Amino acid sequence: MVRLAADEPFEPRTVAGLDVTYEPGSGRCAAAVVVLDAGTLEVVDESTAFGTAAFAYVPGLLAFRELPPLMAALGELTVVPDVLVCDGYGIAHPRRFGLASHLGVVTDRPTLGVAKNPFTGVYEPPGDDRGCWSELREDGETLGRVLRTRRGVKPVFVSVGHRITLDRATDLVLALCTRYRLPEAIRRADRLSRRLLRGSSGSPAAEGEPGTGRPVDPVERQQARLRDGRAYR
DNA sequence: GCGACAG
DNA sequence: ATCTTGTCGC
Repeated sequence: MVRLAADEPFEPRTVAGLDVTYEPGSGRCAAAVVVLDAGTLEVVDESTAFGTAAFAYVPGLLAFRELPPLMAALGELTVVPDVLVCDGYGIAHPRRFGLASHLGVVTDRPTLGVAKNPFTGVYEPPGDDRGCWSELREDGETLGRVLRTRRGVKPVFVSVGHRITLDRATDLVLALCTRYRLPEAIRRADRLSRRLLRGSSGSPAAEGEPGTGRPVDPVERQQARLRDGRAYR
C-alpha cells in the first residue's frame, strides 16, 4: 500500500466531490460523486446511487445518514480518486470525527471537509480577499479554517478528514474554487444528485450498467471490489 | 437549565 | 437539506 509521509509533496491527479440530495417529504435521497482532473478540472468520472435515509437528521450524526448512499455511489466509480472532498466537516466536529473523517477511514483515501455553515468551535471573520482565512478553534486546539474562497462572499469552513494536512486541504479547496464560492467538485456533485432526484419518481433501483459481468447492485459491486482488494486499499 | 447545532 | 420570485449589484 502506498502511503505518503507527512512531509511528502501531495500532488493529487484526481479529486472527487461528494454530495447527497434529499427529497422533501420522504427520506428518499440521491448521492453523487464527480471526479475531476486536479489540473484541468475536467470531469474524469462520475457515479450516483439512490438511497433512503435511515433516520432523521441529527447534528453530529450526519455521517451515519450519508455514508451508506455515498459508499454505494463510490462503488460505481471506475477510478479510485486521489482525494475526496466532502460536503460537511472532518475533525471540526463535537467528537472530532465528522463525515469526512468517516469517509477517509472507510475508504482509506485522503479526505477533507468543506462546510457552508459553522458547527462547533469559535473564530474571527477572515479578511475580505480570496485566500484569507482565520482559525477555527475550540478548547485550545485548531479544528480547521474559515476560508474566503471569493472576494466578499461568505467564507467556507475547511477541516481535515483523513491523511491530509490543513495546509494542503486549504490549498486544494482554493484550487477548486475558480469561479464560485464552493469547490467545483462539490458543485458538480450537487448538481448531479439534484438532477438525478428530480428526474426520477418511481423505481429507486433503475441504475446500473448492463453488459458488464459485474453486479448491478451498488452495494454488492462495492463489496465485490473490496473482496478483490481493488478498491480503496 | 437553555439555546445552538454540518446536511 | 427543502419550500421559492424577483431583485440588486458587479
